[in-house]
Amino acid sequence: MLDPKFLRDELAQTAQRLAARGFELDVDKIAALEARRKELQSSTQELQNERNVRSKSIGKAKQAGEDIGPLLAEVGELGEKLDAAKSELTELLAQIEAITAGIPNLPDASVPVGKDESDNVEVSRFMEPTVLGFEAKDHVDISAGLSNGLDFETATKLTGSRFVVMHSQVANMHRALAQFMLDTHTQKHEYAEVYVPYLVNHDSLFGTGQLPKFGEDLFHTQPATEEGQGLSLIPTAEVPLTNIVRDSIIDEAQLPIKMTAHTPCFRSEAGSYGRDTRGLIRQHQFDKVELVQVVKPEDSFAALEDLTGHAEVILQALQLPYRKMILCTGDMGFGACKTYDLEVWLPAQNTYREISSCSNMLDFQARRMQARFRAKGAKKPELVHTLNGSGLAVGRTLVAILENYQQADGAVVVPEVLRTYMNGLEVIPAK
RNA sequence: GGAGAGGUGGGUGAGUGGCUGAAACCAGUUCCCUGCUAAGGAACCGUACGUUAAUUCGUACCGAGGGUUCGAAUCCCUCCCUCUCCGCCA
Repeated sequence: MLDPKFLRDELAQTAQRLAARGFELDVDKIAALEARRKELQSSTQELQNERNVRSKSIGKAKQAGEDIGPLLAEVGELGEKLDAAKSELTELLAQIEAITAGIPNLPDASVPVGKDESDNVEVSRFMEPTVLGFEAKDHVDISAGLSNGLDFETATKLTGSRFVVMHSQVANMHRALAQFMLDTHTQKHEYAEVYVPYLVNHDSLFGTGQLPKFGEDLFHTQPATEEGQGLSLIPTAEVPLTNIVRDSIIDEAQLPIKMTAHTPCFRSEAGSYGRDTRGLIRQHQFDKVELVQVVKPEDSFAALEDLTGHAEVILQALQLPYRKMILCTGDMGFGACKTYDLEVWLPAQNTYREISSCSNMLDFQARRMQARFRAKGAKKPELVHTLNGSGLAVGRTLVAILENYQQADGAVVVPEVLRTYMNGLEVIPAK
């Protein structure tokens, strides 16, 4: 959520900056609603003031033993007027809220202006694309050449499309990856390991920005109704991790808070029919190790560089070629003001694919969550800044290893850093 | 799932219809005193919105949402959550 004051005072400027990311702000409507709100709010408050004053005088008169009959008559119609004003105001506020809750974050000035993916700008590269010396197979075919591995058929029987069952050494490697990532972040990058619920309530989803606009992308345990809202499966650990600080005032000394968690993520992938239908790239359920930082406002841009670097360390340790992209205004997520994507090289696709996305949300989520801190000596609590990034998507990392470490004979070499997590295994042999 | 108790400001915790935006204590801030690794005293000390020259004034908020009333933290209803005991269970 944007700062309502800023939105009001700098409406035109806000609209202009939002236009850069392809969001059209209805300036006239907002201005009109705001004007009416202001009017109604002050008139409602006046009415309430009047009621309070009179009610008080009734109390005093009663205590003094005076006749309160005339006073009561005077106050009579006040209630009706007040009720009318109140209900109109409530409705108006709901309208304004509905609009502001759907406005994305403002892009940072350093973000390149662009329309979509194709306008993202490469920042740096690690290693050259893998040269295999033979025709690259994709991870599905590689797995098929192992004695046991990815099993999409069984998953389809159990659940449906876009799910997977993994067997033996491939399942082991998948687990090893998550372990390795967590260990690296906790031991080398000073993140605290956290275990979180995989089902969250709507307040949490609103806090990080998935709701109200992107409910379609989630799996819900029950549809939301007027009176009750069911729980939803997390689309990323960003949701539970970031919401840990929701509705709280943090001691300045506790910042920055750095947390990491390994969770499954569930996405309905609505609107992506036909894309990446083969293999592990786009699943309804996938594992991810998430990094979240809660920092002081002045630290957030440095923290973004930091956090992105932490994700890069994993790719570097696994010796996987990748490039770092800065997303253009049109390709950024709803709550982000600046985002780096890390894209890993996939030989079979002969291209780079996203494996991590690291964003500075500024105070956008913090405002929705009312996550604040009190600076030493400061009177008012101040909104924190939140950041998150994948460190990394485990399934896609598995894909990258299978494809980049494949051998001519169909075997797959185990990256060195994973071997201690796999009982010393050096190669997954072909069948 | 059953029975009971409860949800109040950063924390603990008073408060059963008007004088309570809320006692007291702790934490915090500022000042005073004191020369020693400490103690004592005083004042201030919730959030949001609007308003103002102003920390001025107004309004709202005591889990959430409704209701009763001239007036609700306080009474009633619904929901959520926490605790204790019982049941069930990985």
